[in-house]
Amino acid sequence: MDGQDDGISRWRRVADGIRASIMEAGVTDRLPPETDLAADYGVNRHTVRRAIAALAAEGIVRAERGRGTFVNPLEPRISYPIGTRARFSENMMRQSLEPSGRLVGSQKVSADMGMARLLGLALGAPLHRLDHMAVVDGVPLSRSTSHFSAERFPGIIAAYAQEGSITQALRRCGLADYRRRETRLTAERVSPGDADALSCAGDAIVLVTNAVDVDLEDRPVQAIRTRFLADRMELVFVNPEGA
Amino acid sequence: MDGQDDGISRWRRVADGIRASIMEAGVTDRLPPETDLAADYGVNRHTVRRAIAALAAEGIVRAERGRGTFVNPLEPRISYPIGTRARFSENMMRQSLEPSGRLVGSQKVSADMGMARLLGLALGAPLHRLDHMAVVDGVPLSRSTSHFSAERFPGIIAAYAQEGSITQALRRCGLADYRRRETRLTAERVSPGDADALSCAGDAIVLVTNAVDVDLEDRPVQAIRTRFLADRMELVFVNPEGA
DNA sequence: ATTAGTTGTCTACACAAATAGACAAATAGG
DNA sequence: CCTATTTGTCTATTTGTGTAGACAACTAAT
Repeated sequence: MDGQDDGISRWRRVADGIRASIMEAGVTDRLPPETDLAADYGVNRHTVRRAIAALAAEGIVRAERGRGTFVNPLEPRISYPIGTRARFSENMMRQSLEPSGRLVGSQKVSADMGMARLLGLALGAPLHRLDHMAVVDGVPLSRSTSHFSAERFPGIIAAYAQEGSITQALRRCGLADYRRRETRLTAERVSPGDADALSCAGDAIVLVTNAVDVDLEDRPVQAIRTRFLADRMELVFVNPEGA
Repeated sequence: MDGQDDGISRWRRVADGIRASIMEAGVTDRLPPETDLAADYGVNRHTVRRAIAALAAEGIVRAERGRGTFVNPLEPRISYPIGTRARFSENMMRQSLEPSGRLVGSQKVSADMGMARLLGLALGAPLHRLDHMAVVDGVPLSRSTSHFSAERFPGIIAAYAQEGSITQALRRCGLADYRRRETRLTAERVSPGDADALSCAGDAIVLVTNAVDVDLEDRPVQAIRTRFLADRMELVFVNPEGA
């Protein structure tokens, strides 16, 4: 197709480029005319048109015949604080957003080496695997997979299904409070299954957090892997004032 | 091309899928035969072959005629702690890695609204913009763009060019110590310019951190936006034991 | 040596992507 | 009203992607 053949069509690259200039460089009101964009990106005008059509379908721009192509006012990313207290519901409500958790699936599994180490259990220990999903104001934000000791939290699945919140479900299982010990962060392309559940594009990007929550005696409670849609989220880590 | 037309070719999606099964599901030694993969992904064998060729070019797998296709031993992601002390060089050396910073470019600019707010300066205040790049053991890891007050740190560009470290450059400008106040995190596709500088694929994913460093009197020192290559990095946030 | 299973290479064809050019339709400014 | 600019639509052509089938080359086990 071009010099570099990375399997991404030209119009998609142009669309990504224009999107980037809108997001980063902050192109606010109007895009350059199609002929100019075509010259900039070194492609045919029709290719630019297709790119713009894709962006219009995303709701990012709007083309008006005879006038030009304009950038729609974009909604800011939702902020999600990571730190000691990682409580989805509370954090969302603080931003006057309506959170809701949804059970997607559950399974009884046994601990492999990684899980056993993370949760401080024996190899092969029985676990509850809980797949859930976070929706804010009707918009899917993230998919998570939690692992709990089945011996310590036998009723966790049912409790979550009713409460729609990990914090509340753990409280019903007798755990008053917990804190986050560690969060590891990276980013990937969304998996096909997650793309389906989150109703996003198949090539969307997710922020992946692998974390461990512990009780007040520092015993592991859950290992949780969450995939946040990067274009709808922003993770924030704030250091305390006088540290 | 397929049901959903997102401008990503089929072999690229298959390649991404196989890469994901290697990374996540942990397919260690051998891939299923091409005919099986073709059936799994619902594509022709030739399409799978092209996907495998791309993965082979990335160095992830290696095909051997008559035997099969095998997964190459993969190097683990480099861990980068985010927290109060965000010092690239020190953090890398703690993992016995050889860090080095490189000046990519610099510019005198004036503060727009966002920068003025972040740095606590007046609108239009003179700034030094410093574009740099972090390389560890010869592998490019990240690109950063820093903004400093030109009045407070007039010699920062030259100092960085010589030292190759922000911490050292600030010390030469009379700042003994600083800390990170806030880190905001998201993820995007790499920009064409960064892809070129980091010598990575054009469709790679970067972890983006927007952060503000402050001196010991909590006055802003630099606003820094860093793009980490997600497949070479992992950001880690650890909470202190007794918090 | 034979056989089954696997990757490598070739040809051919259908279809999508990208280019090229021309012109219509709407807008804005003099 | 006229003109320049800009988006929308049409046709045609070339190049790339994916599918299909066949066969060669190599490996490992029987």
